[in-house]
Amino acid sequence: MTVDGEPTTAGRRERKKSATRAAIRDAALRLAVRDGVENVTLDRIAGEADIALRTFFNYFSSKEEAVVAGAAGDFRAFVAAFRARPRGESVLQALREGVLDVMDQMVSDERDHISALVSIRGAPSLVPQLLAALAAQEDAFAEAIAERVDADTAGSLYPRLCAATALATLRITLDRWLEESPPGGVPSFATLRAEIDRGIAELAAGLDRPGAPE
Amino acid sequence: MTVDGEPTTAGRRERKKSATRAAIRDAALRLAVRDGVENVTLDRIAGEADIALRTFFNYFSSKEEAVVAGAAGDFRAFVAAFRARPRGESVLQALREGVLDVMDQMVSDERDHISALVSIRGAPSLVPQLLAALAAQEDAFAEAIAERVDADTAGSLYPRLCAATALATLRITLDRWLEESPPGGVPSFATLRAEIDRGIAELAAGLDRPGAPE
DNA sequence: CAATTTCGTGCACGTCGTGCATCTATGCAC
DNA sequence: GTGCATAGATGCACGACGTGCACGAAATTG
Repeated sequence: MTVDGEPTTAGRRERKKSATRAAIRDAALRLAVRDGVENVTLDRIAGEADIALRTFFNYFSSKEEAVVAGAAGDFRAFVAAFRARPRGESVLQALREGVLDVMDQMVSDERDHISALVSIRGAPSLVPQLLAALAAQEDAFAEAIAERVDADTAGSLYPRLCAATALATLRITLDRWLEESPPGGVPSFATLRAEIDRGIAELAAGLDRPGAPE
Repeated sequence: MTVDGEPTTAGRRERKKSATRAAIRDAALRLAVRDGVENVTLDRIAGEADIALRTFFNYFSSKEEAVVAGAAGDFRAFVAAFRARPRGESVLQALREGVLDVMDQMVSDERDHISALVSIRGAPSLVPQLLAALAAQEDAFAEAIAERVDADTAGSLYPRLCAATALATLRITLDRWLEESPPGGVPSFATLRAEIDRGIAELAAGLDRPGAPE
């Protein structure tokens, strides 16, 4: 399976659909990076992807959804990677290793939509869509967590709570890393891994802290 | 201060603005509950609030933002309540008590926008806006957390991580509670408090769990 | 009361998003 | 290969959305 978690083999019809979807997604992201999300019209995206404007809505329901589609695929890929980890690993171990697996997939991927997203993250109209894309994976992630723990825990608050907090942790960690990235090339993935390890360690150790003495 | 965290005294101009904003917010929520978010036009909201359509955009930039404004105010109120807790309380203690404080404010508030939100939460166009409204408070919350812990911790990943995970926990807990609420009246707040306590306890104890043995 | 600022409003314009009808390419059965 | 059934692509029309601009009314200031 690809980094997007989508199968590559299928009938001609399915392959054409995938190609069209990818063309739209890439065109939207490219134009958004070049001109700013707010300054891109669906007309131009459709032109760039060589489809009719009307056809755009057969694939995405808004400009923002198309721009963010790449990241949404990464989120799905992460859940798949988590699922693929050995059953013996603890939840946070599998989380850590799953993230690293996806990162490895991405660095070996020619198409670099991460550095593209860097330059437009924080655009007001994208923030809600990115958050929604992340939240859309919470249920699937929670189910994957439930499969990994014992029956009692699986039925409790824990799976959803852990899914939500883990995704929030990844979001915060990524955000900090991107913030501290100089505008030039993306800095070392090593620092990102270190940050993720720290975040996960905090989750594992518990999040309470004493108040100030005075 | 009110539950929205806004001052009540000011010049006539400010008071009129607040009143208009509240009128729009309430009209939007009322119509959204009655007819469904997707079936309400800005025209009708403006009519219900007795303002010109053009004026709507002086206060909100979209229908969804207006509908969600009440909840966004609650989020702000929570951060304020957290800040107001005694400095000696630990982070998660203050979190717990702050939430309860806000709940107390809300039950003593005549205007019940919680049960209104119950009936329209999950509307596809609202989800991103609700998440964004919550995320918008993360920075303020993180700063409040940083003020409560020692200097070393304040400068670390911890404040933002804790803010994000705590808000995610509240979101999940509220969501579960609303899901299990029968369509009739909102069920006891006691069960909500218990759920919140459980969620916070998990955060405090650490979120790792062993994998399945086989 | 006069000057100034802020806010409400109408108008025009471009963009967004959808329902509907039609046309074309694909897949399938034979 | 031929013809049929279906899914996808496209054009069209329409209503809703969101913003810039200019003007007038109300509030504030002094």
